[in-house]
Amino acid sequence: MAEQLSKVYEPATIEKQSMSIWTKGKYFHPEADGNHDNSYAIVIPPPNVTAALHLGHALNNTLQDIIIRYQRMLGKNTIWMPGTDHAGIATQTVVEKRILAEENRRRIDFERDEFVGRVQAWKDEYEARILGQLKAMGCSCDWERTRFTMDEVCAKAVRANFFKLFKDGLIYRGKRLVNWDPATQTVLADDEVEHQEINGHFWYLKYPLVEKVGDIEHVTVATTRPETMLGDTAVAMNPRDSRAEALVGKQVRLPIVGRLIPIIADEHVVLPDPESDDEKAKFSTGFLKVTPAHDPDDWAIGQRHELPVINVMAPDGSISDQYGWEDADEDAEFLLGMDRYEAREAIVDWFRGENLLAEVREYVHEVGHSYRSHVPIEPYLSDQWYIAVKKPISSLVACRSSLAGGFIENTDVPENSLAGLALKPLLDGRLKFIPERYAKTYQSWLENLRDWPISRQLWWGHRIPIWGQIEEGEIQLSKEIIQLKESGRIAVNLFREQTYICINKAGDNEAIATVEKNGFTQDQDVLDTWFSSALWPFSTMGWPGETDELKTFYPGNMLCTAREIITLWVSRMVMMGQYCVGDIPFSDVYIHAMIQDGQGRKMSKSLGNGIDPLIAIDSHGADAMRFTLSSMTTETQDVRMPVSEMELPDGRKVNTSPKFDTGRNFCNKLWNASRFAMMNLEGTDASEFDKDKLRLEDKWILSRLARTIEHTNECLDGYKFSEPINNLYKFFWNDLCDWYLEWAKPRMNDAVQKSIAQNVLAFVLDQTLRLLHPFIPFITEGIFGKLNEIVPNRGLAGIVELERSEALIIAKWPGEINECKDDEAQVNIEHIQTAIRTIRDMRSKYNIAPSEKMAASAAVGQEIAGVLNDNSSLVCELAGLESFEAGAGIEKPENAAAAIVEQMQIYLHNAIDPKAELERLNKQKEQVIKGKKAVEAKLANENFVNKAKPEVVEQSRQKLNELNQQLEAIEKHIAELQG
RNA sequence: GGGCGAUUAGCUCAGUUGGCUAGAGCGCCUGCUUUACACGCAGGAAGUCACAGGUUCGAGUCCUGUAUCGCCCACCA
Repeated sequence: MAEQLSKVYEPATIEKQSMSIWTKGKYFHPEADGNHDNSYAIVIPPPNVTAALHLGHALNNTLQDIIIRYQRMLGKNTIWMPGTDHAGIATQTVVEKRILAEENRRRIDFERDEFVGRVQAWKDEYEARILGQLKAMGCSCDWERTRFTMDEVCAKAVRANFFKLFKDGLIYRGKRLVNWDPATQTVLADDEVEHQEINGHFWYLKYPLVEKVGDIEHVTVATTRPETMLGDTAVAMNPRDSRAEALVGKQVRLPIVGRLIPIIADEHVVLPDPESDDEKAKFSTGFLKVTPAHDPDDWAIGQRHELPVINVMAPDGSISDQYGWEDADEDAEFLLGMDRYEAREAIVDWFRGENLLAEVREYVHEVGHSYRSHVPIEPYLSDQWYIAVKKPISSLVACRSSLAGGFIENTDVPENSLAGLALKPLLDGRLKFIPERYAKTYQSWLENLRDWPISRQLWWGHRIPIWGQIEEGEIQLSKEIIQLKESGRIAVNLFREQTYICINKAGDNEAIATVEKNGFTQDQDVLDTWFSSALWPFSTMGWPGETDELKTFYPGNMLCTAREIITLWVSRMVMMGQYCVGDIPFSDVYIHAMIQDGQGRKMSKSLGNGIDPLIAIDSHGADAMRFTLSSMTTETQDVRMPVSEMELPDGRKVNTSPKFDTGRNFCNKLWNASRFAMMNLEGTDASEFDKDKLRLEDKWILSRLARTIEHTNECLDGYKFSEPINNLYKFFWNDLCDWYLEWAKPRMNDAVQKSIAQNVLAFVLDQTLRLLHPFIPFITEGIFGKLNEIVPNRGLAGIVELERSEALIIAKWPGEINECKDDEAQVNIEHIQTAIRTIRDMRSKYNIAPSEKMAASAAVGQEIAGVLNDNSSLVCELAGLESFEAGAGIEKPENAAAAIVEQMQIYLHNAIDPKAELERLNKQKEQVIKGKKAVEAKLANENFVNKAKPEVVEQSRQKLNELNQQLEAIEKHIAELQG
């Protein structure tokens, strides 16, 4: 006899066992066989190596694993490519923070290589933790192909792509205002700027006109940052302003500095209106000081009017004439070296002293602060590398007939630009978002796309492979440089009269040496993290090499991610996939919900409301976590998960969620029911199966299984997750356990019945395990292994043959079994269940002990009566009866309790409790009357009868008929009780 | 400012193309050592479907508006 399942379900044990089966079988690792038609590929959204995974990652990866396991069981050659992202600024920042806290050293206290080494060490630590977490969750990734966005394979792709872009003229050098943190002297990404409300001021500064215009001697500008006035290069006013005609084109003399600056007309300026609800209009004077070097809006105005750009600050935020301010004379000297806030006061004092301060007003406004140093950020001008996203790519026009070189309809996006390459597949339906609404995010972002700044002033990342000339002025390229260029090892471009060289291949030390010898030096910056992420679907597969992986698995099938990176990541992968490989990297983009805590707040470290997946695995088990996560995954954009503290057996107090209880309870039920089933399956002989001997309950459970298989397939094909798992839950628990298994118990002691019940049970259990496997892989694999030992041969001869499989993970996915669909059996079982429930209810109401065997009968139409009589044992077994009889002419016996349900009147013999009975019947009467009134009202409405679909009207008539009969029966019983 | 989502039982959520006396899990109440499971079994109570209009024979479901909560993007002299 085979050993049975252990008595107690222990997730940790089963997780270990199943994992070892999968590892030994190498089931996660597909061969790159060159056959793309039978492949199914997903690339993981590579988690940042900044920190361990949180519950959102657990959800994200559970969903991917469900799909990949489903596809694997369908027989596809599946790959799930794992890996991590170096996450430039985020990782560098956490490491800097840690080093500062632990060693009191700052980044600039290190040599670049040493510092990068420290970040690398952090990366190694967290990468290991992240991969460990993914494995613990059961993710069936191809670990042998694990990649990292900065490893050699990915770096090669980065360099190849960069060189291609550079050669195609899509990379250029441009000026840009960045978020500068003067305290740490680094650039911050937009999302690293925290907005804080500040009680500030509006200062109204009077700038004198060079020549009076009528009575007007001054124009007054309003500013919250007076210190930037040193860099003003214009005063702007709205052309619709009544004073514009007289003033535009005149000059003002900038106080302190003495610079003559023009008054220009620009629509951007808000017209003054003290009565307006618009804050800006209230405070506006109609005159706007324009400081292109220190304000993003002013920068834009400056661009439109070709204004000079004068930077008056040093990188530390102090006033300085060393960074682009050339006309600082002795009048301004007192400000040099002052901190920006000191300078602000000094300038305001100066204006006050000169009688040029018109007014000061209180003003509450939002100011961007560095999330790291918490000082206000400074918009700061710097040189950056950009990718031109709307520039037509000439090399593409020639080779793609579909790209005519025109614009995409209703946009200014050329079809053969990078933006166009990403937008086109969505518009022609090759790229699909699920849920569909997210396509809009993608589309509108691309339609309004601006050039992509790709350089970052960091040390952690892919160093930009561009060498720029050291000396100012035009230079002559040497012979050896020209040779390198002609051989394709370097590309050379000119930006603003400066020469820049891009070196094609990493490790081409000879080229580097030559270039550097000729007076070029490598750019200090690194690439935006998203540059390498954009290549992820093919860099991981060895592009630009023509690898078997690319041949087999590219283009891939689906991408599963969170909505906040649709723009930053998804669109750029499509863009670069098209540009580099010539095809979109995936056809389906599934966007899942964001997990919030019980109060609808984002889970975050600072709030302490996050849940570590490993903790959830400790507290409830990996399968339980996956069950709950998938059962929550509907198409809404947020889901809530109440968080509560719990003490683990080892004494740790941790955050977990009571919602995981559902998953754990289900796994426990699955374990115990399977254990019980298998205790009765010893000696099952498939050859004894005879489909003609199936009883009603067999036909019913097989029909329910057939429907469940069909439903599960439909759902998974449509990326629905909560629906199939919740339906499987109901099927297993409510149909199989609550009914079929209970009915099977006595059959297991019956020589004739045993074999048929065993075969059906073994088959249904087998199929259910397969259907559940993608969702809860560990426990199902474990039970399946045991089932293989106890019932090696399963299948229903003449209905379904089952191939044996050494492991569930590669077992064949259940195909549809249409011949098992049996509506009649389902309806008949429902009648039987109704009868049983009704009797149970009466027993409960009258406090009849479960052990007490009763007699019951039912008055019901001939057809149903036949079904009930043919299967009276089913009723007796689960309703605690010794006898049951149904028939059209059955009368209520003396002393019987009566219940009316649907078209049945059920009598529980010798159970009368007149008081309780009356109470119950009166209550039911109320309900029936209420229902009857509603239906009568409906049918009394001529419009309903005439306009509604005939079958709906007919349904209502039948309903009314049934209610009338019920009411009649109830009243009769009440009368008898009272009589 | 632009876009999107949510609002249904005490809590967390389902509710397909309009056809309901509106469902599930948890929690709550009443029983139960019934040949696996108390992480269980049987039964039960519990809802003005956010609000106001509209379309329709019929609205939780469709349309318009309002409110509240939340997310994304852009911006703030």
